Amino acid sequence: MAAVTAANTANSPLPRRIAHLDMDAFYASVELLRYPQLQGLPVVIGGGRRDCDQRITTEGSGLPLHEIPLADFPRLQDYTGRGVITTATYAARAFGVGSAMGLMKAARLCPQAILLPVDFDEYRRYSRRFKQVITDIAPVMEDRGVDEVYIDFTQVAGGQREGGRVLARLIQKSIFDATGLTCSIGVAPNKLLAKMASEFRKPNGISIVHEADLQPLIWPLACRKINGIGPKADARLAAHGIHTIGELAARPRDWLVQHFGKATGAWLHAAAWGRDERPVVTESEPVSISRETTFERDLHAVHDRAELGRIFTALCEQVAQDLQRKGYAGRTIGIKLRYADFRGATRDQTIAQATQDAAVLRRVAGQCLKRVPLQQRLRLLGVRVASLVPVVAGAGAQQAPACSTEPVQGGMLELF
DNA sequence: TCTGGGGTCCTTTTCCTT
DNA sequence: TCTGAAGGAAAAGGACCC
Repeated sequence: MAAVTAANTANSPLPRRIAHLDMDAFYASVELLRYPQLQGLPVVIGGGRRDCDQRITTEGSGLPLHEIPLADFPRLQDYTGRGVITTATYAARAFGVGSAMGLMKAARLCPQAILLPVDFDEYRRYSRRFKQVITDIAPVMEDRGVDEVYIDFTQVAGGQREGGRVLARLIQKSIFDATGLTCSIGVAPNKLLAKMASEFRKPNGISIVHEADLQPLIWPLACRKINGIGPKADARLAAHGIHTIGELAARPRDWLVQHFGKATGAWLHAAAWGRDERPVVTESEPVSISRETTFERDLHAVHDRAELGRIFTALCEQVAQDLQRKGYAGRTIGIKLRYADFRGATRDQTIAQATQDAAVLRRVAGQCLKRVPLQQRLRLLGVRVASLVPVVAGAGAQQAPACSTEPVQGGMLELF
């Protein structure tokens, strides 16, 4: 998201106190509120496709959700098809089942686990509720996804008391009273340290970090704990014998720049020394809007042309609807695909006038598709629109005139 | 029987213009 | 007219995050 406004407290006479709040096992906790009878049982949430798309329903039985008998819940062992686990309860994790694991593998490890479909609408409802609670207390809040936020405590009444602990406690209690959900909060001089601090005590914990805590609390941690260092960067650092943040801090800035590039090297050095001036950004505009789907089985551009065409058209229509609903049009239209062997490719093309029209997206995305090798079977196809501009409601998006008469359906044959 | 979907941001490459 | 350098925009890929 591109920042449009920022609450900058750099010139404040008060010391900066930034909180990072992370909801505890968010999806699983929301599901357990709905189905308290699953408390303590191995439950995985995931799939999101076909077999497990059917939400447990009370239709027919007339029972309230919390009285649905355990025998009526689908089990992992009954699942067939593709999909991964989005999250798992602690009881399920005890079997070695975890996020991002394939459902088939998970079924072998814990066949009796209950499988629930992902219900993003419900999680978003809870997300709005807990964020409303926060902004009622501390208005400078940055949205970092469905279950995470940064909050600038600096100017909030009580935000400086006990380094932020008093306000953190108030927010934690208010969220629990309003939603029944717990969260963990870290408060520190900046976002980088606050994010790490929120991991210290989970679940339902509060951690306060000051600048003086850098050496004893932060430096012993693995580099991977820095938000932005993933598996690749971690491996590169390890190759140089750098495993902890302290070891990273010990390397001269110039050495890091020399080995990791100007921007990354400087950032690594600053991060290791706990320096981060990024403001808490309260509003932002999307950079891109996309839709993608993994097929039930791998599809071939020639043999499965009709099916692929239907999916492709549907993706363009979904993106167009998303654009219209959110009030954006875009100039850069692209496709993404993943081959059966999991290699990927992207192509995009920028057009003269921003559009939110499905037929235009379909035509330009189709041209992108022509530029990519299609001998191998595909497992995923996606459509993306970037270079977004806001569209005033009612004004209508600018559309390429040449395409407005082109039917959305039926153009597939020429694509392959 | 591995490996989702929706994003952001950064780096490198390529292409076009001056 | 040709060539090369420089710079910017677009394209492609990849890392990372939730």
